[in-house]
Amino acid sequence: MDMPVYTFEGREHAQTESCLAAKLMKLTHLSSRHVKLLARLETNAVGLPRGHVLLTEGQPANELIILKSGWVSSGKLLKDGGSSIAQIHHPGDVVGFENIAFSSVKNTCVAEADLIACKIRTSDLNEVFSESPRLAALITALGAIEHAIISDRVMISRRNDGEMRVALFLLQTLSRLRLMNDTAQNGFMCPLRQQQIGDATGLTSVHVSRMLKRLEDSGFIRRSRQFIEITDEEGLSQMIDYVDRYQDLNLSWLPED
Amino acid sequence: MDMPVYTFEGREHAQTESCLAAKLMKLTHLSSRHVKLLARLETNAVGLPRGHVLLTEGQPANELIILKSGWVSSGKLLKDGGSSIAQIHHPGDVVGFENIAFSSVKNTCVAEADLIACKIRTSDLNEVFSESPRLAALITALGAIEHAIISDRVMISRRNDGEMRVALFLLQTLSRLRLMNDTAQNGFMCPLRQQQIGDATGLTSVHVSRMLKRLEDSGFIRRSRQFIEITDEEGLSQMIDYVDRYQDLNLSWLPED
DNA sequence: GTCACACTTTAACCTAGGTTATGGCGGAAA
DNA sequence: TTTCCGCCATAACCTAGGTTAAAGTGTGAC
Repeated sequence: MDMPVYTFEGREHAQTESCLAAKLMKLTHLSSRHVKLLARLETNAVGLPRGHVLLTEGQPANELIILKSGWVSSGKLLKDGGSSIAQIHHPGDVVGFENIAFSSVKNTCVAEADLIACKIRTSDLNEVFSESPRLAALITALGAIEHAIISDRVMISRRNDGEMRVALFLLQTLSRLRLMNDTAQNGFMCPLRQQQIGDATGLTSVHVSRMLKRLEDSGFIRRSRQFIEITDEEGLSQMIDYVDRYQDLNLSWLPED
Repeated sequence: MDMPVYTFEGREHAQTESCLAAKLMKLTHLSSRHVKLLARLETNAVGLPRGHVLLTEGQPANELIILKSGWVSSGKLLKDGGSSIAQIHHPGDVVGFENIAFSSVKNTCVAEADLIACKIRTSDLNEVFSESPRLAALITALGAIEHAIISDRVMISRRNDGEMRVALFLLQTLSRLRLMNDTAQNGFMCPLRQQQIGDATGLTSVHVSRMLKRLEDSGFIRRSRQFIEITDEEGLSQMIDYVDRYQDLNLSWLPED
């Protein structure tokens, strides 16, 4: 509420007309008409500081947010004071997309790092759906990918196994960041505190600390400051039977238009 | 593989031209043209016995299944012999929908009760998307609802509290079944064994037994044979802050066509 | 009817992870 | 430079839930 909201005026992002289009183009071919349709959604980018609440559970759901840079958590504030994170959003994601079906916001979304984002009205999606079956189908497919990712999370949380949960968190994060960031990186700056990683994995911050140490001691990862490097991605993936959902896609069935 | 597959010839379901249409019409208005479009998907209904594997993880993903009656689990067989269930499907659901984005099947889907279902090709969805923006948007919205439901599950699995997990399982199941079954029922026949409920909640069958007993002793539920009656839905909902995601929908933004 | 089998309940025991607390470290502000 | 404060690490202890096993209970086949 009292958080400073400063209008974005950075120059370096100006040429990236649409971050969403950029992401979708990683998945399939889009015509310039498609890109224009999407670009219309992303005007009025604003910068917001870490801690800013973008969407509050229960509020009327009339806007979505396209994230251009930074990380956003989507989850719930619990009555015991803690919180629980359903999902972390990265650049190119449509934050609050699940709300399109609802009249009120389902998850509170918080900036976990300084970020740049565009608010759009839910109704703006209308145009996209009406004017392009291909984009409509593609957005649906994107939802399916998200579904697969979150269901992997559900299944790994089966038994109490913190090491696996943290490992999955790291690998999923790496996969998502790689999608938009071609540089074959094997690590990332993680703006999340261990408390947040805990909220996202269903563990306490204390146990996250234990598990990260264990993963480091086993040679799977290395840490320095906020940077987490996955040094044995192969081994880590094997440990939890991880599959990168952004591989193995098949979008050939998308209608043309 | 060697499971008997008998062609469906029941008469009582014949008039229900499309189970998916029936479900979607619970959510919003559809024209007869829409219904016809959807009905085309549901020909060749077959009956399948409990235990039948409808989709196997890793297989080429070229078909979806519209469930007309019965329950289907969607999950993984783990190498330790156990299994983990991401989601349970009920009549009207599109089983394997998440696969539309992928070239291979992501979750193994198993009949948890004798059922009636229609297999359709992924490519058949093409037509629907191309011919009706409204249906395209509606199907996307349905995906969003599923997303909200599964993310509730993720968040409740946060800390170790089996009672809440089982409570959520029961309430979510009730909500879903109610959608298609107007009779304001407060219970359901549950074809799942406690083992499966455990696979779906991340608990052992032993602990599911303990939790069900605890819920019964507390007066929240009553059980007889396979029937589970929720006797204090209000109280149970309050305990876990449950919100029925099928309420509070807003689909007014859907494009007409 | 009774046998077999598959599921549930219960109990005893053990371990992963939660809880609480304390100390260390590093960056931002003065 | 020093102080403060938020974050991380570590340890001691405790509880929820896993494990194993054995004893009910119901159901379907013969």
